Amino acid sequence: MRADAERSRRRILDAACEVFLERGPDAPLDAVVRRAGVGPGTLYRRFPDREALVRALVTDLLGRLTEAAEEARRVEGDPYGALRRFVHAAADLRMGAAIVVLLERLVVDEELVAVRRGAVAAVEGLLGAARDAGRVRADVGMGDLVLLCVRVSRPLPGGLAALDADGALVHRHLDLALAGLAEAGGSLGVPLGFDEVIAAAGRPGEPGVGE
Amino acid sequence: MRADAERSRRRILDAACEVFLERGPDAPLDAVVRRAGVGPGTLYRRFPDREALVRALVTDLLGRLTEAAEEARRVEGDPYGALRRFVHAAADLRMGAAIVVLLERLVVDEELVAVRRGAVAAVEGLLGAARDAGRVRADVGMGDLVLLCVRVSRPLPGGLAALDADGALVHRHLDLALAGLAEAGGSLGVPLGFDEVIAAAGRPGEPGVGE
DNA sequence: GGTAGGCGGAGAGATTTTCTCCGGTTGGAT
DNA sequence: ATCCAACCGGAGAAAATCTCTCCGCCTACC
Repeated sequence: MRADAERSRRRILDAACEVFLERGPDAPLDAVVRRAGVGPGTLYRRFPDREALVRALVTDLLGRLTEAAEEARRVEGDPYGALRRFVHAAADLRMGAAIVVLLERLVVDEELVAVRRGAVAAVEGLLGAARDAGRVRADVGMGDLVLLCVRVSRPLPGGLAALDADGALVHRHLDLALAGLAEAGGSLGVPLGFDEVIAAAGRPGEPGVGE
Repeated sequence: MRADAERSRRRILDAACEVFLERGPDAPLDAVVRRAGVGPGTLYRRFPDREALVRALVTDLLGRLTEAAEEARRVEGDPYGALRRFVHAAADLRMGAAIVVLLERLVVDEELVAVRRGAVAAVEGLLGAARDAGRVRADVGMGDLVLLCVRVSRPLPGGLAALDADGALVHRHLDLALAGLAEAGGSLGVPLGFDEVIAAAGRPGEPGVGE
């Protein structure tokens, strides 16, 4: 693949990530084109339709996410520190986008399930270790962690996004949320699992390929 | 005003709130019409254009928000309890919508500034009291509180919204975030003020009427 | 310096959105 | 009970937006 083609591909994926995050999975591809600063021909040549673009984006993000989780575990000795490092990295990677777009607009095939399973396992490892070390309350599940990340790291709506041009605010509020994970101020009851999140995000009537 | 007219008005405002929250302030008014279950004529007769609808919605929400803050203070003796009760009530009222739509699509006139000032003062009272009682960490400002509420109480994107059909999840995660407000896990530095939020949300080049 | 592959943009056609007008219906005063 | 002013929903025209193709120029690599 030629260098300029690779560069375009990267710019399109990054732009698509932002746009889908801000305007939902039905956002006009025109908006992606504009944000990426490429011509429409360039997008449609590489990604024949919306599905192809979404699939490429999701695969890319899940891969980087898994990598981030593994690196966090490797770099930080302390389980809670590892979780914290990962959550911040996930925000930088726009983890939210993966989830937003992941299941609603996509037929989940075997390849995607495998990639997703890898990511979930890596993150579950981090969360489990932090919980075992007593640094995360027991009534918080993977579902809570993921949804909290989605909620806190989504771009703020409209003009408020300008407040967080450099991402500092997201990290600030992630730390606030993480502090909430540590300290119980009353019980939450049963932790929210990840399976329920998957089930809710899936297209109606679709089994999700072997789950 | 006739009873059926009032009923329609209420349904339109409620629908608009949901739709703007889910799809941003540029969401098609058609979508509002459909969700409200009224005809297009009904919407356009009462609200000549988008601006009129947004203005009515914001005014309505800010009023109810102020009321909720005052009631929380009245009902709960404990300052932290009052703050907590208010935050949950604000989520039910879709406080996020007020902020989302508030300043970007709206010329802020004197009336709106007055209503907004009332709301801000009421909430500031709650937050200040909780902080004075030592129940909220000192490095959390009004801006943090508001943005955290916006973030956590926004509807989840796409199909994930189904997870929270009854609103229980929002309340769960609000409690998680509130726990983070209480317990410092490392300093955040300077609290985020509300003025900065207002400034960011305002339309570019618009003074904001006397602020 | 040649060339295969990539690039951006103009624009046709389809879809969506806005907003008006009108015939039928309903709430509420008498 | 009756009347009528006010309100309602929907069909549809006009405008805006979105999708996607084709083509002439450019540029990365050999």
